[in-house]
Amino acid sequence: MTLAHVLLPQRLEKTYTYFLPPTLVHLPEGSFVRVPFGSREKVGILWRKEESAKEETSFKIKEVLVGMDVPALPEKLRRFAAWLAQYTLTPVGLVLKMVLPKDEHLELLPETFLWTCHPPLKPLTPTRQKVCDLVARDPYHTSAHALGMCAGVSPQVVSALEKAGVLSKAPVLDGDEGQGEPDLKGTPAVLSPEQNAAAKTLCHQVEENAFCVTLLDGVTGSGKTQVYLEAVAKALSKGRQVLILLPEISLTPQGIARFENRFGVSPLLWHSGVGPSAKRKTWHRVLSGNPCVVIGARSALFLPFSQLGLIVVDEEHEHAYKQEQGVFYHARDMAVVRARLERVPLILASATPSVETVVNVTLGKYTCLKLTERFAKAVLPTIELVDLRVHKKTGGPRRWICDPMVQALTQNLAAGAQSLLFLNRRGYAPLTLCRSCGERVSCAYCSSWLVEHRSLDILMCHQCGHKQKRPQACPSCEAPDALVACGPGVERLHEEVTALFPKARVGMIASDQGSVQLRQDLLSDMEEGRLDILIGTQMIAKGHHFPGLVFVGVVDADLGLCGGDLRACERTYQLLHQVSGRCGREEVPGHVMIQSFAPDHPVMQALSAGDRDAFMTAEIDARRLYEMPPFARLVAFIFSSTDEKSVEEAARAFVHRAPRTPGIMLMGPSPAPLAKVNRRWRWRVLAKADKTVKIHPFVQHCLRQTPMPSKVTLHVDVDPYSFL
DNA sequence: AGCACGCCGACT
DNA sequence: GTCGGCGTGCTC
Repeated sequence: MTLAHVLLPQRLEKTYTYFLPPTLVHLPEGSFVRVPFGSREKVGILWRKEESAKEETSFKIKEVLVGMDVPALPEKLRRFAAWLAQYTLTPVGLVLKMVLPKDEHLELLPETFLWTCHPPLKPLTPTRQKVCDLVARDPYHTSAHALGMCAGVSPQVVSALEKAGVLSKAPVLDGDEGQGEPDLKGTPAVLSPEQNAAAKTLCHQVEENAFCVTLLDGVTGSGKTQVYLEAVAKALSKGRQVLILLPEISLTPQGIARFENRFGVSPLLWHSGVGPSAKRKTWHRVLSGNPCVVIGARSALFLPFSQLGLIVVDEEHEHAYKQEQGVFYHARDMAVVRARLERVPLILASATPSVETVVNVTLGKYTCLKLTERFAKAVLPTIELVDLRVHKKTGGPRRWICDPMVQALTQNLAAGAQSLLFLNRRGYAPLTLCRSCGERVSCAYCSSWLVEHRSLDILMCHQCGHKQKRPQACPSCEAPDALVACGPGVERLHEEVTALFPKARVGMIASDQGSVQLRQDLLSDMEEGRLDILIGTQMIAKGHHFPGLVFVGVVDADLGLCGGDLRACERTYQLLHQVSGRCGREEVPGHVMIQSFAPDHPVMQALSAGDRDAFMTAEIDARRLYEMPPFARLVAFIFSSTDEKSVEEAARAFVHRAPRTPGIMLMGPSPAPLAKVNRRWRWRVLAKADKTVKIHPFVQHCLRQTPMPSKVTLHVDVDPYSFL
């Protein structure tokens, strides 16, 4: 009897065992199967087959119902899912859920396939030739069976041809062909000698087709994208698939145009904004092995590529790659794992690489390619620090831009050049305070302040999204008209700038302002010189190329430094460096002004001196000294419950029962810095392990021996990035 | 995820 | 007395 161990895309730790009926024994592992589960039927993956004489089990074994007409999940992908599950301490079934499209989409299989005939290695037999001739005349057929019928041969011939790699099929849906065959004779970019050398190395790696990780470390504006697109072209020319990960998809029409110019086709996009039918199409295409390029957010890492040839992680240092709900994983790190399992090269691109990546370069695990010149003779901007302790006073009350910055803006406007003001804070004011009793208006469901959004005339919680009207009287002391807005957000900054420069064309961008289209229009306006001043949050810090931008003002450089996060300095440096890099990308040299209350801080000093390497070295030394990642491994345990008391008890019990293990240190329990979010109280415990100690067995042991009270949920975050 | 089983409040 | 709330636990 053949047993089928089937994995279901649900929160399940293990596979379920079924009998594989004689009609289905040929199904390979990885096949999609339909199985009875409880009172209903479910789609799952034949994870493992097992031959067994007879089986005595405590449960009754049901039979696999049918196999589905979907190609089996590649073995490498299954291994990736299993690896990720054990590393992140997530039920495998949950990981599988990220791999599979929605159940209902699976059932709607593509009706028609586009068949492609590849040059055969050896001469074809007459029967096989018939099939290839037919495909050449008419490439659209529903299934292998139908194709065989049309050609007057048995379906086995078609399958044999598929297996031999002579024939391949790609799903065609809704009559829309989507991404066609890439045209590699498109216009290759004109590269500088430095870019060219880097591109050559990357292309060589693609050619070798072995696992390796390369950091593409290029200053802002050095044309990293053009360089890695050459490697992408190389992979495509070999008939392979490419995955390009971006931290968040803010791909402008210009960005897509650049891609289309190079390859003659649009990339396949994969992110939360892509509709279900496009996703289904992409998912099937990728599984069918059709050469294509997917540009996606972190979830694209779970697509079932069957011919992967290259992975690119752009803006490698971005924290948006860390997912902190559902399955807790870091897409950059998991991309390394996937590339290793797929045995393909991986490119990490950044102008401000993460400490983790730089350490891996120094250890020789990753190689590094540097791009030191800005493209087309542009030079890096000068960076000037403004000490707010000195200049604040002259600004007067409720002024967020100090005199030197006002002067710089005035001059820049007079010169007809563009300016950008960066403030990483949405809304009008981060705090509403009662002048009478000192009450700070906070969220009913979270331990956080409500942020005023004046354009929407509301107070909003940035933790849970709760919105309420701005109260007339203080909610605490009921004093009327005593509430005042404290501190600036981009909206308020916009107010000040328009008051200061009434004639200037001023635009503002924040993730909560207007529609996607509106924001894209604003970006285009800026790119094409229809704006004088653009104000924005970190949405404008990355990736954009504003040819006419000469001045960048950082309104509050200290924002990211508070909070005691292990990576606060690194993140602040990266963010400010990235914004600075927006200006001076053409002939006119750029100028950056940074307002700070702590201009002596190493981050500010490093920025103004333009000494990234010294900053990185100091940061790495500090991490080593304090035995922090990447020189140690962290695992965070987050306890949460609507009941304040039971969370604390659970967290304390957990630490109390955890075994003392050499090389592993437990910190906490302590209430989370944001003690309550969405009506749930949170406590945290942090485990730190020496690199020499395996932390997973320890964590598993802890989890097994501490039964959670049902009211309390526990999240485990391996390699945490957020400490809130 | 569903869908069962199971123990406490407002209806005919 | 019953209907039904959704809390907890199982599905090969």
